[in-house]
Amino acid sequence: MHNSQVSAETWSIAELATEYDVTLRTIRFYEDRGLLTPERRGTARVYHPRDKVRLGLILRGKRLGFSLDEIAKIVDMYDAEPGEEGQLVYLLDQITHRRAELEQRRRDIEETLADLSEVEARCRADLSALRSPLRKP
Amino acid sequence: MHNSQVSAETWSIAELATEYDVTLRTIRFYEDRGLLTPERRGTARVYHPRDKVRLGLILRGKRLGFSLDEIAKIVDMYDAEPGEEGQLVYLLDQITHRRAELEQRRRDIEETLADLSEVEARCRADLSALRSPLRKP
DNA sequence: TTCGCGCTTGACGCTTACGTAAACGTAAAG
DNA sequence: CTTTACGTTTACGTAAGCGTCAAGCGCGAA
Repeated sequence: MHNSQVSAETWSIAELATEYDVTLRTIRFYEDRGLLTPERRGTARVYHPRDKVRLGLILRGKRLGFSLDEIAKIVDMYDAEPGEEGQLVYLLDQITHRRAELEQRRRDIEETLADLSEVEARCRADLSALRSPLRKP
Repeated sequence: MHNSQVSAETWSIAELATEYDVTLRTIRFYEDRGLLTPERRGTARVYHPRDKVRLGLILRGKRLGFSLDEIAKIVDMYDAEPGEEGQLVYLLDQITHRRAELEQRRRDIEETLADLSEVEARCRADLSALRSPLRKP
């Protein structure tokens, strides 16, 4: 092994890329958009647990179909400092919004899954009709 | 009213746009990509129930974060003709794929909703701490 | 006939989310 | 010293998904 002693705490860009199956370009792009802020050791990027968690959240957001701008807002909610009352109220408002969106998506998924089951059933029926000896109508 | 007698069966582009809250441009764009194929009465587009259903499916697919190309494949599954055995097997395979994707998304949503609840709780706690008479630590 | 309304077809523009070189630094290994 | 591995920035390219004119057609009302 070539870095077994401190690697429990930090990662290189390539390590993160491998682990999450994204390209280096992608990770750097997220940094460009302010979604990640790794430490710099010289010119190289060093990622801490916080960064790793954020990358995970970003990718989950992507799978959910959110834009990077939206993801930025969501992810920033996670490690927001307590802040003042106005901030907190705003945050709660955002949470309500996101929840509504997500619940709409969940409904969409349920419906689509149901539809798929229907199509599948039709499909299997057609198949067995094809395979069993045909009788003309 | 100006077309109250046959409108139960067909719609104009504007009617569909209003009903689904999309622009005319969007609907025409979907046609361009082969996702919709309305009848033509002269030069005007006339949408039948089938088209309307497809538009609904397209928009649901979009909310789920699928690309138009993917949506095209999915939607075409719905009204695929029985077809030959190879086709049917392919279709069943696609269904398996989509189902896996959707179930991953559903898990993502569940996790995110759980996370949101956590953040919300923290938020409310901070708020009530701010509002109740402060005691210094 | 002329008006306006709704619809049509281009065609160019824009943003998002990266891909894809090009060209260079740095550090360990052979 | 040279190679190899791994990293860096800069910058142009591109596919998707429309927005936004521009210019024109058809049709019923005035």
